[in-house]
Amino acid sequence: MNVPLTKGAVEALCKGLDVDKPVLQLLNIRQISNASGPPRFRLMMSDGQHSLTSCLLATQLNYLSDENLLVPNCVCLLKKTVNNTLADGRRVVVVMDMDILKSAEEAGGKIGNPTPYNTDGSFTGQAPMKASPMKASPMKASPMKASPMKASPMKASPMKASAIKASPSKGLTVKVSPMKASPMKANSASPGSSAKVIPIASLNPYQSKWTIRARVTNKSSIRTWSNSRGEGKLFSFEIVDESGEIRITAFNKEVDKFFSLVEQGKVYYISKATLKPANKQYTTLKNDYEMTLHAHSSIVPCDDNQSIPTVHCDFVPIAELENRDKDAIIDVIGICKSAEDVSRITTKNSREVSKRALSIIDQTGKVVTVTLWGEEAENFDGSTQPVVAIKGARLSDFGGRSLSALFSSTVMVNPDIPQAFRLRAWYDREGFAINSQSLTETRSAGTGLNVNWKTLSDIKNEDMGHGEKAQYFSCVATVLYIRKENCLYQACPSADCNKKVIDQQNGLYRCEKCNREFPNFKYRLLLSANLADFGDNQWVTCFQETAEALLGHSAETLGHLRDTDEAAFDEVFQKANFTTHIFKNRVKLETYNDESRVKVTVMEVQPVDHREYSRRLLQNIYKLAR
DNA sequence: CCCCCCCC
Repeated sequence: MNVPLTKGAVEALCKGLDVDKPVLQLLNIRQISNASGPPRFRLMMSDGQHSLTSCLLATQLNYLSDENLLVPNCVCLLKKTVNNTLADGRRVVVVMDMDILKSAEEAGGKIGNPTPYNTDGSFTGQAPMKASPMKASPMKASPMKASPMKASPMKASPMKASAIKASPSKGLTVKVSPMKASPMKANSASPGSSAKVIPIASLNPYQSKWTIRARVTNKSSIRTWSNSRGEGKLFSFEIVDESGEIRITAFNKEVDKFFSLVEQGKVYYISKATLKPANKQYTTLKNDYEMTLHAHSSIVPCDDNQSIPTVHCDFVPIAELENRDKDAIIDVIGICKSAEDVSRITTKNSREVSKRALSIIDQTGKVVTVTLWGEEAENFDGSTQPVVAIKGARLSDFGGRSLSALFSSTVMVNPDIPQAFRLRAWYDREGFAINSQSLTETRSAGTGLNVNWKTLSDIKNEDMGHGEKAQYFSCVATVLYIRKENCLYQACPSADCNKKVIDQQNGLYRCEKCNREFPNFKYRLLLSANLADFGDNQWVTCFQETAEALLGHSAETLGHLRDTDEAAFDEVFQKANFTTHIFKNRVKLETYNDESRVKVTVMEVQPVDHREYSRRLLQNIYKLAR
């Protein structure tokens, strides 16, 4: 395929005219020396007639170079460019998005014999881009403080934005207000400034006259610090426009000036802030830079804001969290099935903090625990089972998989987005009744979340307990029969020994395990009970505590009754028949004398919560209906 | 100029 270059495109770009997706050939690419921040690449592009040297690659496209795709002679489709004017008036074309139409090999060499196009002397002296390192940049003459152009070339660092671009998330991508392909109105002036409104994605430290228009998506509270370098206060906020996002921090006087002005969710014109490389260690925003406000910075509310997206989320289905790496920062949305009460914990650094764990479920039928912290934990109300969306939660491997909100996370309750409405409809129609499974294992029996509900017939149908490890499940079942024969035994009276003792018939009881004789023993229970639900019945074993719970008496009392009042003893068993409980059980295949059978041991007996029981019934009806 | 992101 022969792709013609777009003749005249270089001239048009140099004049700041709009050129619709020109096809240009890359003649040369080189890294600009800069002291810090992500590497910047300068491109020499050709339309076959002229070459364009004042051309920069937006950092989110650096991966093209990192992956050796952007090499001299390749033919490129410039899908989006932004014309920036530097502080001293020179023009730079920033390539925001591009496709490589032909590799260098396919192009087979330089097309035509292009000559440099000179208008205002942009980048003069740099036109012949040779391989020798460029120590002094002409931009050094620029008065901008924020462009540290020192002669220490940086290695390309892995960049989040490009990684995401290179391998698109399989998540449900939500673009709340669709990001239109239309470029921003290049010349719409902000109040009190003649600077152009430019997209956040095109911001870089090499230009100072700009205005952005963006929505505040996450605003912190005011924090103070005190360290060896001094003390002060600060707050930060994150803003988004249709091109990208960036964090802005205000210190001290700027806190006083801007804290109350800046409101979550509102749109502002922002100009005259300082751009500096973002420390990737501390941020997950998809921007290589961040902003600091200073005395002359301007933040002006903007009312005409329809085109500015409110959130920018790539929701990962909960079931897919299993496949994501620990510590991944992800966006998630789900129905809050249940929420713990808020509690106070003390951290390793002996700080007190509030926390609250939520269980959220989505259409994948999987549940995951999300922990909220601080005020967010204190103020959360899960009683109405709201939709909870979190942008930037961190995936942890605690209990298998769980999530934690960070300072940088945005927690949205019942957000006004289509995803939330779909989830709500799904949950109210069917999701509430499904036999969901949690990715987070919790130790506590808890409140009926995360419970592996089964019916008794599931034990056989699913071959439960046949694996290496025991399985645990809960069921609602009714006691049909309890064997009273051999349900009590005389056990070693030592605190932690429950070994059956041998009656020496001399008033002493011998424990083989402790290798001691005692003048007394304690009674312990070991019950066999037959439980039934609507589908099956099952013999189970109850040890001490669960047996006491089932029979409603202590082992000691029962031992005494058996020895003194057999009728009363029998009555205890009669009364336990046909009582209904929630049983939490352990199931494991055990082998005796080459004969295998599934052994079910009751770990906990709990009263039936009728609401929970109704929910269980609905689940089973739902399951049968499928 | 901050950068704490926690607990089981």
